[in-house]
Amino acid sequence: MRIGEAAAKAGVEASAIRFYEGSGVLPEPERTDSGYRVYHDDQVDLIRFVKRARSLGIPLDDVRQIVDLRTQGHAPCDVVRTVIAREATDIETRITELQGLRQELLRLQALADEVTDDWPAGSCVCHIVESSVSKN
Amino acid sequence: MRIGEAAAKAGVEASAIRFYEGSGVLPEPERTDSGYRVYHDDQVDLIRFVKRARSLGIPLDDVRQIVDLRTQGHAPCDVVRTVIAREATDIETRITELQGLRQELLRLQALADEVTDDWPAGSCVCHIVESSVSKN
DNA sequence: CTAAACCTTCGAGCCGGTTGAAGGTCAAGA
DNA sequence: TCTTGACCTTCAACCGGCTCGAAGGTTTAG
Repeated sequence: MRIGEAAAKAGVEASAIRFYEGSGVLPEPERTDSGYRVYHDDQVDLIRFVKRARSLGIPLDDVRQIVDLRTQGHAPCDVVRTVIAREATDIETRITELQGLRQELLRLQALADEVTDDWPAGSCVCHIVESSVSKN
Repeated sequence: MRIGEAAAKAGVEASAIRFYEGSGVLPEPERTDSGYRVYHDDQVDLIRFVKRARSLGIPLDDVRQIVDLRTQGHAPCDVVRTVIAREATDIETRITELQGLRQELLRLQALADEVTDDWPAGSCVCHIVESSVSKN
C-alpha cells in the first residue's frame, strides 16, 4: 500500500510519516519504480505504535530508541526497560495532574452557573476567573 | 517583586512570563524607573493559572480568552463557560487515553521482565516491542 | 487523452517556548 | 569608590514536532 492508505490505517497524516522517517524514527520504506513509498501491515503497526507513543507525550527521541531496538534487533533490554519505566511513571504524574485540573474546571463550571444568577451581567467574569486561581 | 521572584513563585521560567506577556496572554506589568518588570501577588496567581492551564494542554489562545475576560472585565460569561466546558471534556478524553496507554506500558514492563528470563540476551527486544503493537 | 487524485521533494510556517548575545542596574564588600 | 556578581533588559535565533504549500511526476477512471 502507498503512504496515503498507510496513513489512514495508522490514523496519522502522510506528512507525519515522512517526518518520522526523516527524523530517523521510521526506517526507509520500500519504493515503487516511480519512487512512491510502499508500506506493509507490520509497518502500519509500527507507525501506529509511534503515533500512540507520541500522543502519550513520549518524546520522539525516546520513541526512536525503542523503535531502533526493533529495527536493529540487538540492543539491550535494559534500555527498553529503563525508557518504559520512566515513561510509565511520567504518565502516572500527568494523569494525576490532569485529574486535579479537571476538578478545577468542573468547579469553575459550577461556579459560572451559580454566579451568573447572582451577579450583574458583565461583571461576573472576574469572579469566575478570580476564584479559579488557587492561592499559593 | 521582580520577574525572577515572580517566576519562582509561579513555578515558571522568567522567559515564559515574558513570552506570555509578548503573546498577549498576560497584561503589561508595572515597571521600575530602570525598566524592570514589577509583579504583585495577584499577578503571580494569574501566571500560575496560565501555567496550570497550559500544562493541562489548553491552547494558549484559549487561555488568552479566559485571561482577557479578567483583564478587560466585560466579556460575556457564556464565552468563559463555552471554553471551560470544551476544555473539561477534552481533558476527560485525554485522561482516558493516558490510562489506556499507561496500561499498555505496564503490560510492556511485565512482558520485558518475563521475557528476559526466557529469551537469549540480545534478541528479546524484538519480542517486547513487537508485542507492544496492538494490531488493528 | 484528459482530469482528478495521488505521490515526490523541499522549504517555509506554526506553536510554545528556551537559549544566547549584548548590554543596563543594583547591592555587597574590599 | 570601584568592582564583582546576580539580576534584569531586548532582540534574534533556535528547538521539537509537526503541517502546509509550491512545483512537479504518476496513476487511474472515464
